[in-house]
Amino acid sequence: MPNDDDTQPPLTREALGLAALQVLEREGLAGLSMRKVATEVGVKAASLYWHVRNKEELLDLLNDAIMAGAEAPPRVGDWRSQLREYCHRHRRHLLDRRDAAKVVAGRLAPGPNLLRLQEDQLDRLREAGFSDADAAMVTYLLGTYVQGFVLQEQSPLSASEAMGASRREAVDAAADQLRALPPEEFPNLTALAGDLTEPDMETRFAFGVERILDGLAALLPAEKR
Amino acid sequence: MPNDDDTQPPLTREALGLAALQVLEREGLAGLSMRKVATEVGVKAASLYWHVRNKEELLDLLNDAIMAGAEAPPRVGDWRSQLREYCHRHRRHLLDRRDAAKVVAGRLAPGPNLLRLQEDQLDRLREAGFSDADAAMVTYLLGTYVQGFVLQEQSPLSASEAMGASRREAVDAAADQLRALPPEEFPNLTALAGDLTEPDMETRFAFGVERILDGLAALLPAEKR
DNA sequence: ACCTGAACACCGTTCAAGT
DNA sequence: ACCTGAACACCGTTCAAGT
Repeated sequence: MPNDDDTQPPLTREALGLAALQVLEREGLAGLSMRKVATEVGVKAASLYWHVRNKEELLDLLNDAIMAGAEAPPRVGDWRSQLREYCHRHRRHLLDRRDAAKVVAGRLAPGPNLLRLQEDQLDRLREAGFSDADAAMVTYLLGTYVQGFVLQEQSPLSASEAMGASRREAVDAAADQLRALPPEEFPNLTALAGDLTEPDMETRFAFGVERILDGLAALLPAEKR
Repeated sequence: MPNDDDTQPPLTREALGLAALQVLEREGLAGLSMRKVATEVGVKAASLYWHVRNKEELLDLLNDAIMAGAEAPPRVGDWRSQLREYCHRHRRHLLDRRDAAKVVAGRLAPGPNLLRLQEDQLDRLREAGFSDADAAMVTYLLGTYVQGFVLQEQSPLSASEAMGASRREAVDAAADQLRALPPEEFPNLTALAGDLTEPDMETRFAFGVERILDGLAALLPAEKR
């Protein structure tokens, strides 16, 4: 569909990112082609190469478009609860956008929208008493964890889930597969099949966040924990 | 090159995974096509569909082939040092195989080679005193962290690094970009530009591992930490 | 049981040519 | 300054046909 307005807004790089985001939402990352993004902005594929060196660069624009609208949590409570909220919001934000983690996780270069958040997070970390060096490492650690986690979360659990099966069915199937392993060779996997498959993603995510926060607390002098 | 031996070994699914791994090593994930894997095993592309439903399923085989040869650390020292070694080895293993994290990180279904490692890790976690539920969550957390981290590590830091620039140059460029931000709007990013860009990946990885291990220790009764 | 040729509907990218 | 048509060298996948 050549974009349904009559007047074309000027074709900025930012508009390209937005168009890519719409195609992503509609077709997923596998369906995101230069040709489709071009059609989305009412232009032919070859024209995109005037604005962008190649598809990689378009994905950089998409990367930033994905992070648009991400909001930092309110500045209330101790550093621990603020950081916790940060992680949960970041997860939610990615989770709400189809294939977002697949796009974002392979891209170190942060766009303006992510920079805004990092600036704010660094500020809170320093205020909480983390050293400059630690604060820098912490933002990297949290970003890596959230992106890595959602990347898993947004991938189909298995081939069976990729084709219509519900998450519940896929999880049960996974548990059965573990229980079917030879118990002499895999005593722990068979015994813990339930523990390994039951917890939902929300619980798993929170578990990781709390462990990391506990670990971070140990970096602070006792009275600031 | 139709594989250079005269006698074709029978074309098992495992052989397919191995062939895919060789193509991956040579051409990277972007260059891994059904046609090339087919040639690698001395067959035409269409023939692969006899052994495999689609490319997705071939990537599952590749996923397992990548994890082949991964070794658990020796069973010496306390749980902390054993788990630390686990993480560092897992990172090394992925890092040594081109684009390995990109393949592995989107695939929850573990192949036999990963199952072997998880079985062993669960055993050590339970022995260390973690509850069954915690042990299960911990293997998931550590796996997610390592995969997420290496995924970043194996991606080019920026477009400039993708084209020939060395890591050192790319890092310096990133630092300069941060320092060039308006300091009123980004006081922390500009001030911490050095701290954010200087640490090498080894250091960053270890930082995360140590924080997580500290966090895990808090799950254990005091005398087992 | 396993492989092939040929075809289909796509890709990303380049480039001369248009306005 | 920006866009296009046409082409190139690829893709994944299907399917009738071969052995």
